[in-house]
Amino acid sequence: MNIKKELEKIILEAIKKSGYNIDSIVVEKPKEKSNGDFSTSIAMKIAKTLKINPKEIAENIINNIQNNNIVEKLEIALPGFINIYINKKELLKGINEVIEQENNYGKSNIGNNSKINVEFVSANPTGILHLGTARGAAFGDNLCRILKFTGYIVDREYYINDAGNQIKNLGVSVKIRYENICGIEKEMPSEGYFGKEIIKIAENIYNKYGKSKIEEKGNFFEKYGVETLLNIIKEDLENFRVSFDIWSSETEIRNSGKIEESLKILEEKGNIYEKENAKWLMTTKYGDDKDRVIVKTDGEYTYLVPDIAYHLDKINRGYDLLIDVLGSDHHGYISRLKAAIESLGFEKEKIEIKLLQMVKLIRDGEEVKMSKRTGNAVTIRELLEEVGTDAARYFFASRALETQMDFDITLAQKKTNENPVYYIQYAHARICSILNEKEIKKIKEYKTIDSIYAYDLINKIYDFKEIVELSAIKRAPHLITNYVYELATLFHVYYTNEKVLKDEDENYTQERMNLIKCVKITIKNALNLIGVTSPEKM
RNA sequence: GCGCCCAUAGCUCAAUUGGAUAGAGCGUUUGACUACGAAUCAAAAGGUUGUGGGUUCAAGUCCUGUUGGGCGCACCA
Repeated sequence: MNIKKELEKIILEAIKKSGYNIDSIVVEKPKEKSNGDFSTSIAMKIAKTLKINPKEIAENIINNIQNNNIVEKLEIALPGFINIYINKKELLKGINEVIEQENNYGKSNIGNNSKINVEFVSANPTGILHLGTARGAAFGDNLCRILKFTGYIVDREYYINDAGNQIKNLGVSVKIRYENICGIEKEMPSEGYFGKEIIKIAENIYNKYGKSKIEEKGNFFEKYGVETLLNIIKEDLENFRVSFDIWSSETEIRNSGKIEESLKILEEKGNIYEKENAKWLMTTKYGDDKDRVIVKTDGEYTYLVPDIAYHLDKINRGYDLLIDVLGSDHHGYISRLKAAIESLGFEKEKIEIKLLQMVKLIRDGEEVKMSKRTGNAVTIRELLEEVGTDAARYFFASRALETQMDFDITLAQKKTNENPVYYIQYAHARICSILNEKEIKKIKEYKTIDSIYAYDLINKIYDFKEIVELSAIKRAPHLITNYVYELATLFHVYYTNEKVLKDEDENYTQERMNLIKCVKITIKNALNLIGVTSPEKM
């Protein structure tokens, strides 16, 4: 059931009948109930182009609205809003539909099966995942869940930077820690990795091989480190309910000949030149502020090169769109990457980059500067141990991407019960326990439900699909959290005002059981989109 | 110096992308359990949307100046 769409149709018809040339209109829900159940500002918009009094236009439109079951009353509010009051009984007709669709309720097909690749997290395997990556992981995963639900074919991809200098540094770091354990005194270089996990890896090596690896070349330590860290990362992501379909490796890209392939294309397009014994890519041609070195004077590729090859590879795999989720500290990289895509001969719209702002960690009321050096970054592991996956997922999901959010770890530890996620889950559990009381039966026609609390609730349930679509289009999972919170509120209000179970009145009880089942379904589907569980008991 | 992002209640965040009287939670104050789960509900207090100007029927939202904060400006990745 989609009352809003119906209304839009009815009004659009009236507009055409009135002789105005408009092909789409938007009906919205006013904040104030005194402004109707729905309203539209279309008269003002028409007035702008025609230079007529909007009130007059609104009157014309109203007069041309045909009789129907939905609209009960129409009002004009200055300067030209059309406020619509609907026949609430109509709302009851959609209840069964929600129940029938169950897990599919809210699904749509705006994606039309187009293929999207979402790359996220892609943290270097040189340490374990921390708070900032947790936000990116939550966002990427939520986005994928939402896109799938709205009819896109989605692949989730993690790009492992397992080559280049940072991996060399990892090898050096592990080796030095290992040597330290073996009693050799050596200082960690400033570009080394100082995390506790590096020490643990060194300990593992020592426990396994004793001192026998002292003569071993750096390569052994690199491989051992990458492998161990990658396993930890995968485990952490799994505990965070984040999964990937494709794990790509920079080493593989480098060994596959794809780099040469992409360089050839760039060369053919005339986008490469030599200067000062290095090779440069003309990214300025496509909006970058300066050209970029791709082959250094020592003959090595810069980071950009395997990344170009990697993105070309993704495009060649047949996606309609690539989405990269990056930390805002990489924003300087965007114009470069987009320019690179364009210089390969693709539209820059082929790739979409979502930036997430930094997470500021607050501990005991003070900001903690997170760095690999100091080692006081909070890891995903600690986060999950302290606040749990549901609370953490909800917390990250509820903030818009572009806000620099504060994460108060002290508060999170102390007050997990204050997290709004429990408020929502409580609504779900409450419903479950009511539904467990009695067997639920199908209702043909709803006759007894007639309260403002019930109507508000149903109305909200019907908004779900549109909210999901909007959050997909805007890449904004936080719309889901806002929505489901409001839905939970309306349920709690309904619950306190109207009893569901009345032993002496079977019809009354059954109708309401069906109603709250819709709420349960909607809450569950919504929470699922942000990776949060819907427990039956709490 | 140049560029990107942000600024909304004491705190943490929303605001149907330009709509009507800017909303929630936390915290503060006050009520409601002999009711299907009180992890709940009802109510009060709290705002010149950092600040000046502009665009229009209408601006937290768009343009512009300015202040404060975050981040980035490599032949690192």
